[in-house]
Amino acid sequence: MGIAERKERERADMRRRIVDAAIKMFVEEGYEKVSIRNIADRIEYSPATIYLYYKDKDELLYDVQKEAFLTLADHFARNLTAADPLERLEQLAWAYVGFYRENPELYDLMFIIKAPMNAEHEKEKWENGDRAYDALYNLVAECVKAEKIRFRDATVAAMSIWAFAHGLIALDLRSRLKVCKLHDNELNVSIDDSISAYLEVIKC
Amino acid sequence: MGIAERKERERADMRRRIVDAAIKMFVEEGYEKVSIRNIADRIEYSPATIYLYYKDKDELLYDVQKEAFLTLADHFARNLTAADPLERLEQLAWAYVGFYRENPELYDLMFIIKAPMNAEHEKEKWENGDRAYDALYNLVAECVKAEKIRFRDATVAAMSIWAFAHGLIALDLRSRLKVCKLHDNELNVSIDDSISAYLEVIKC
DNA sequence: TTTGGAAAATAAACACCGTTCAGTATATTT
DNA sequence: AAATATACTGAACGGTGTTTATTTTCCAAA
Repeated sequence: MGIAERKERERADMRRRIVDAAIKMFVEEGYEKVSIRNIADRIEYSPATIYLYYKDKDELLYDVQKEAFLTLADHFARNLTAADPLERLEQLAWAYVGFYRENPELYDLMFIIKAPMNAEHEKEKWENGDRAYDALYNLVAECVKAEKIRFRDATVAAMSIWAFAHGLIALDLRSRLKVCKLHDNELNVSIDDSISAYLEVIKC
Repeated sequence: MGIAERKERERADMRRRIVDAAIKMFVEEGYEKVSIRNIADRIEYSPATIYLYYKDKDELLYDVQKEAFLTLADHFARNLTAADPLERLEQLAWAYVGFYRENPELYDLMFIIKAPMNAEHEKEKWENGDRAYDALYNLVAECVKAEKIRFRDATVAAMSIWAFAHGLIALDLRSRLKVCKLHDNELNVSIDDSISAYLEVIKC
């Protein structure tokens, strides 16, 4: 009886169609400007249909985040090539900011937007971010162990490094960095300079 | 002719009433859950009346931000007491995170929420944040000049330090830090540890 | 092959939202 | 007292996320 399987497949396909449309539209127009009705229009279904596949907008955003984290993981995989842990940590930092520059809207909905931390899955754990953090933590722990960076505790070190990169990006994304007195278009330069300076500062 | 003056005064009073109600409600229920209609209810006026005093919700939020920055300035004034610049920089860091802990919802609408960067005032400058940043910059510049911190460039240093503190706070506010493996309620401790560690790391 | 029932899709509605506008009530000037 | 300017509001517009009752489509047994 292959019908049940086909139904299941069709259900998965439909969720794919919805998520794909959502991602494209979020990236194109920004999360806040895209409504369930817009997404429904795009895939040529009624808005109510989306609710047969996702219980609410939060659950949909959760799946979109999942997709975005795959993109991030891929980005890391392509850029973390060095053998030396400190070198790899530097590559990680640059890859992180590079991902943001290529996908600012994705970064926003992964790390800054309030939703969907209300969603069922999110109450206690944060599976989507979990793996990415593990990669950072392990790398940082290696650096701490080898005394390559001026941190004693790996947890504190990982948290700090992430916070620093995230802070720069979050301020940039909300145009807060423009208060820093800069000529012309030095903003990107200064972000890069800040990261360079930070990496120098934390080195042993 | 005191009528014009009285009218002007009444207009200012009304704006105050609106802003005061807005702040209270934003703090109590969170910015996103408070509508113009709610605010109007609270001050016992019609929603349309608010639009006689503020052209849109963005402009209202701008005034709320202005108020929040006064609170922040006051918080700094009460905590930045040391004569030594490095010591004062440390006080600044702790005061910044202290302000966040006392007013998380205010912090959110000052630095994280997307609006009201669309508002007229915000196109080029960011007056509200400007002064606070100046205070940070001048202090950091002093530290750089006196070679108290391991940064060469004051702009990069100020940006970095702000980004670090903001990053920690922003991640905490979105519950992203819970991926860091911690027992029980070590989160606040770890944030404090991260700041302590950071301050140690940047010292000369 | 037709029919009955399950499954999928939808139209329409609900309760909100930010915002605008026509119209009313109040205050000021003439 | 009449005319005018000011302050305010009820109702509406076009949008939102979401739910419900209804219709359409599909599959299995008679």
